[in-house]
Amino acid sequence: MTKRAPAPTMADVAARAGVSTMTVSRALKDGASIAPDTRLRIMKAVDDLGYVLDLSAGSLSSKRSGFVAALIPSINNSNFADTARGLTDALAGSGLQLLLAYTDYSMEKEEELIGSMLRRRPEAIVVTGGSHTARARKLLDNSGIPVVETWDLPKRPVRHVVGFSNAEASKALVRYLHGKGYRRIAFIGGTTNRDTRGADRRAGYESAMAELGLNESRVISFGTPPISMKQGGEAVVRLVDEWPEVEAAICVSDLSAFGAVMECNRRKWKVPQRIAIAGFGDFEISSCCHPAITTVGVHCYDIGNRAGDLLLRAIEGERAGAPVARETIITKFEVIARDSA
Amino acid sequence: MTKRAPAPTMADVAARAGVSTMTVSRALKDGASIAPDTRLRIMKAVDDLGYVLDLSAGSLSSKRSGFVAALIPSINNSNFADTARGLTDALAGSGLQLLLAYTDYSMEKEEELIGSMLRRRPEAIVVTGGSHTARARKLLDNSGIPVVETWDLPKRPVRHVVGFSNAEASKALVRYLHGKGYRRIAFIGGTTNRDTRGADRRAGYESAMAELGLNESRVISFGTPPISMKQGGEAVVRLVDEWPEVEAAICVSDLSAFGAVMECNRRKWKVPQRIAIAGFGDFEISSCCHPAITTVGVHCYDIGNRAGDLLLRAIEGERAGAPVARETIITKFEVIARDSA
DNA sequence: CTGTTAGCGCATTCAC
DNA sequence: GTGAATGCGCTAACAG
Repeated sequence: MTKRAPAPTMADVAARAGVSTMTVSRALKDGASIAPDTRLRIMKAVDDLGYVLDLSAGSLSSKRSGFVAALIPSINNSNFADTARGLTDALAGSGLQLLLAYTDYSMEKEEELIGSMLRRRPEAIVVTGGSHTARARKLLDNSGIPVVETWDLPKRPVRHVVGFSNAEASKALVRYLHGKGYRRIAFIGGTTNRDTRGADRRAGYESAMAELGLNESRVISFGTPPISMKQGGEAVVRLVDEWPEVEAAICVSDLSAFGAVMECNRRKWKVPQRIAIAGFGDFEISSCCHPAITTVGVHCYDIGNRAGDLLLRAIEGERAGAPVARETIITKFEVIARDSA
Repeated sequence: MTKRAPAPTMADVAARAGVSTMTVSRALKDGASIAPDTRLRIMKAVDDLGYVLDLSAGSLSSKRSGFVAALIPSINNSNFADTARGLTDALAGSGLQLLLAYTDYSMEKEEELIGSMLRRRPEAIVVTGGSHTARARKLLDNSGIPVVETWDLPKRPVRHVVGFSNAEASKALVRYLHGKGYRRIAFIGGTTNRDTRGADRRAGYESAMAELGLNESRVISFGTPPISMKQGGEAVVRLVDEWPEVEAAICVSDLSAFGAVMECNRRKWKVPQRIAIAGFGDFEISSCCHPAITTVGVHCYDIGNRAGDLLLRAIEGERAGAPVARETIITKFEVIARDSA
């Protein structure tokens, strides 16, 4: 079994091209001034040797890792996937790599991931939500890099924020349903507060109900968040079973709303006549579903994209010795009226 | 504006604990033998200083980056998200970080990403599919690290493979529909071969049709792959318009199948009576939808998970100087009979 | 169980 | 436009 030759280094390229490593280093980035023929010789050597630049060595020396860390609750949720896409797009061309991980909606896992991410010396970090363990919070506070919290409006932000109030968005939806004449409005969500944004939406529902004088709130808690399509379907059945008088249901997300609508279709419960259903998030599924689902549009891609822009500016600021001020970007949401309510 | 103090290094911790950096280094990994009280002193120093290990420096020295690179076509497709999840889970506990990026179904972008990933010196790389640009192929061949191609059965694999034949899976579906009595079967997919797995599925459809003596194949090409739910809906309308005699339609993915089913519902075309619809991928949406969608189940999570296991073994093998042999793991698929066909 | 020495592969900084 | 010296922060390999 032949031992593989060690990968060529910059020194190998330099030797082959008859220049110093410094010249190779310069030739390999864009802005440098190199004699055209020198560069050509170097590029040929690079090609001959199959040389690939080693960024980890470079970043040790330059003290710039070229990483941005991002934590999202789940990679399987298209809302967060959109945010990740927005972030990636914002970072494209900046030379920054996204280091993505998912917390599985667990604050403990988030803490652990923040720790392991920080060991890679990211130049900025994006987290979802404003709830963190004490240690996670401390890690973020002490990280010395720009921190952006997203998808929420934390009362006491770590630093920068790009998000919206989930409670307000939920309230807007209750008011919308109220305006359409619905009074006996229920809320379908998960059994725990693990999904803090889900919990906020529920809280928003309850406070809106109270404000409207609709005092008997009906909450079905079903399954560990995030609740699935299937669980949404099961929940709506339980809802109608428990409170047959119910007129409308707000689901914690479009996924569960979809499950609920489909289960109603299956049981020939007319939506919205028998029961109106609304979701949250404006997933593609909601516009495409029949009946199309009334929901709250939140600008997932924008959240990621604007977080990316903000963090680019922040990194730039740090580097220039002029840190940007604490910033909170509030993204819009809107009730999207469709057929299910 | 105060200049932030530079982050503490291992030397700072060592000084504070009255030991050498080597001892600190040992205390910070698990398997090392350290006097319990020394370790305690070190941990206290770490805590006092808020020290965070710098892995990039470590990996330069140890020549182990702790990265595994993975490229998927899209982060917004739950099939690939599942694969990424399977990979992450397989890697959990190994100390390896997933470096995830998406190619947007473009071979050019894949090439570019392979290049930039390789600069981070990953210890293995996972790509989706077996079609790569010549340069990408060369980069993979010369990378010197384990390569796993997934979601496909390349004719000439780079090295390891975890996947299945999309064409065969598609053929199985055609045969299933044929067995149910359908003869005028159409295929709905994207307009280009950008999505190579989609193209394979179409090819499988055509060859199965020919084998069954159903010579007039009906193919609706609609939209740039990956085609959306909405486009699936539009395509089915065009299909019925063009070939009113059509009895069944196979959609390139469950997403488009779902769109098609919903559009049929909207138009009161009974599924499967007026037209049967089948998808591909077994997304959650298909089981939950009404009518539930007949599809081909492919084991997305498993693909990622087994690719992860394989690559862990391969990395281990390389390290031990005993590279594992070229391996091809064929994952299962199965037609899942539901109501839409 | 702990310390010493010697780099890892590059980019910074200063020369010229 | 190019080169030499130096060190980033850590760990491998040895020694004790």
